Amino acid sequence: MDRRLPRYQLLRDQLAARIAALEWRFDEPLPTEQELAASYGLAVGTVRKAIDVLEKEGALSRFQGRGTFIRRANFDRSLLRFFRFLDARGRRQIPQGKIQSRKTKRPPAHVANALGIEAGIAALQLKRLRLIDAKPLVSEEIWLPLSRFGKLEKLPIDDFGNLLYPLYESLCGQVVARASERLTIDLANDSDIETLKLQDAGSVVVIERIAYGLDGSALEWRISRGNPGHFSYTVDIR
Amino acid sequence: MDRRLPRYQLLRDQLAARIAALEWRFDEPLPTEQELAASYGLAVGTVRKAIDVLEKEGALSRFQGRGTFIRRANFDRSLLRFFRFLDARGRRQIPQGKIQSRKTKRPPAHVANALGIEAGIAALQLKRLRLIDAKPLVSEEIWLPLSRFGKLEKLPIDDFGNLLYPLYESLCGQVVARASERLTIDLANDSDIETLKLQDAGSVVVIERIAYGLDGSALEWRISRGNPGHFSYTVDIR
DNA sequence: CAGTGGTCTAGACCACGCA
DNA sequence: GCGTGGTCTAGACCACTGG
Repeated sequence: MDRRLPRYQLLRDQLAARIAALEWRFDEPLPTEQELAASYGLAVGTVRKAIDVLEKEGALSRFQGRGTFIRRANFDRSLLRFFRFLDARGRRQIPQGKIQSRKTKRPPAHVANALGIEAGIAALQLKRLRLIDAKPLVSEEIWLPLSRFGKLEKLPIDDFGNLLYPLYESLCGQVVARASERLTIDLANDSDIETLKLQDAGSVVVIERIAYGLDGSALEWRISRGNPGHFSYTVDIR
Repeated sequence: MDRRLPRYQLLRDQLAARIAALEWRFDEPLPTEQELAASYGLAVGTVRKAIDVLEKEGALSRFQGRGTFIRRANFDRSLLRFFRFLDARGRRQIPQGKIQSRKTKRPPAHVANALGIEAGIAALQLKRLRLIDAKPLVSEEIWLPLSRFGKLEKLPIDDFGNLLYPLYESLCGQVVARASERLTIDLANDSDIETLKLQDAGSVVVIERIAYGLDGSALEWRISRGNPGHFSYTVDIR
């Protein structure tokens, strides 16, 4: 099986394994292309092709003159790109995040399954409201495995801040590398209308997200229900 | 502008221009990488890089042993990927398309603008319903410039078939190469409720699309209003 | 079988970041 | 000035397609 694959693919796999093993921090460069070529016994061009693949996959970023680095995903905006988060002056901004409840309890079966934890094991549940200019836009329900995020059980609610993923990293050492989202439309229920201050009994946008770490394991399950009036999404297709 | 651009980029631009000029059909291969290298006075590796770019941009497809070809976009499913089009047996299928009206008249200003035609010039307007298992899912309003699509004015309504883009190509010689879509949510109006047979006075999914030809000019403007119950969209992000 | 694109090498020089 | 990644060359051989 391995023998048939091109060498740059084999190198890609080996580098991907070393990346998943957290061999390099975000701020330290990988070995030089020359060094990699020498240590793996390959030509530089072959090493470059392997790095090309990893760069296209989003795992690495290259900077001419500086080096090649683990890619730091910037989810600050990208994960909320389904909504127009414009403030009163029409500028894009990070919405305020307000934790509304924190509980330790058993997740529903489909959540436990998505997180890859055994049914019946407790997990951490957060409910959170996101606001722009003090107006609620999205309500979120978040589930986290206690094995990785136990420290969040005791953190004062006011210390959570507006962005969770930097907190996951600084407090729990968990880095979100990628995520998968599924978008649907649902009828607004009474809770939605009250929480999101919806005018009419219309619909809400529902986004179910699973976030994965550098090693590919599921870190977080999240469902968001948002005001459809602020929803806007653009795609180019070919 | 072309100050010291890399040669593979210059070659990419030249090839892109030749592609836009329809120099090659879908079924005939481009010149060999060797031939291109010789005729442009470049190394094969440089030519490969230029073709890599065009392939990643979706303009070309390479086939080992056969050659490099103009990419034939397959919009049959991709342009309706926002909806779950499952029939009674749970299988994916192309929805039925039913032309409901065809008129020649002046388009609204924003449509004329998007199509790049002068205000006040008439265009072709189609209204079309798309159904699965005879149940309406999406209603569409389509605008086409007469300069390119004049032949559609006289085509019998029953001859339009379920897919428009193959018709654009076979009848009018217009090939859709890419498109841009903007997705929003709107409250359902009376027309939506009647046309789409919606149960409640909820919302509809609105998709505004501009489709472009191989030469980059806008070919079609389209707005679709769909049943949100069948809406589902999945994205991977990093 | 001949011809295509795919992989790989071993160099060279260029553009950029940083000290 | 030095080291990084970026571009480019001129070959070689491999894997696949088609007649």
